[in-house]
Amino acid sequence: MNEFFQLTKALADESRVRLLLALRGGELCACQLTELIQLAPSTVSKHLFLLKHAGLLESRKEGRWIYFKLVGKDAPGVVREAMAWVKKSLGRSPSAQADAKRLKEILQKDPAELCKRQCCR
Amino acid sequence: MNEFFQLTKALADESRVRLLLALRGGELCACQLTELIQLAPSTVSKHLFLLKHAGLLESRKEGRWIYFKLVGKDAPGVVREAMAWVKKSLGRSPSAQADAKRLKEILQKDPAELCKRQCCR
DNA sequence: CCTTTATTTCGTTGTTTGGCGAAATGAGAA
DNA sequence: TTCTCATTTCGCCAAACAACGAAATAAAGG
Repeated sequence: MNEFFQLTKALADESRVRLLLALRGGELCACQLTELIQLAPSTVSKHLFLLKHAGLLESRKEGRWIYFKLVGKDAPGVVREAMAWVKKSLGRSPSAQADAKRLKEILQKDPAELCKRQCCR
Repeated sequence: MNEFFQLTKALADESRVRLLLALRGGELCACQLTELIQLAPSTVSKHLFLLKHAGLLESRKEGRWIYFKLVGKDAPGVVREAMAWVKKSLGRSPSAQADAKRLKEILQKDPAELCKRQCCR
């Protein structure tokens, strides 16, 4: 399937767009994103996979954690425009603001503690 | 569901994006669009309904025909930006060019003849 | 009125997708 | 090495969706 439709399909799910918007402030590890989205780790992993294969995210491994971030200025135009559209349309939505607030709280917690709680949910 | 996700879902299907791009040149009636897309009239009708309710299309009735067109400059920003993104990303794709060529042929036919053929497919 | 016909609505079917939990993976830590 | 644990992969289920054909709708023509 075409690059464009990987993008539109990736953007056609609320959880995935929440993940994108959460990463506006910089990279986050999978467990932080899972804590934010409040879905099973395997589900969040799948969402991140789809976003990555749509060209919207990159990931990097550091120790036991995997960090995700939005792709940079070197990304194809179609991707950057998609991201700009998302940010402009939903960046200040109530949902995005609530997530931003919640994310602040998450970032103050010890990441190790955060991830430990997830495996026993 | 949110206005934004009605848009992304509407754009997440190839047939619907083909319909959008076909309407760049101006309004077309449902049977012309059906002839272009080569799907059952009921299927095309549903696609047009979804595009309309996403805010991307308007329709107008004239006699027995219903004409569809892209919404104008008075449309919300989120819609106009979506449309601009689609046009820029796919407007010159091979698929869009093939459809444009085919559309030219369709426009040369008598619309009444065109529609008659569809009911007996 | 009755017929024709362009379009929509409805019900069904097969496919895709989002969600989960369990098992696999793989990289530190012990 | 073995253990721990963050993440992914796999298999499953339920909901959503794209497609169709048949029936309903609505407007024009006879």
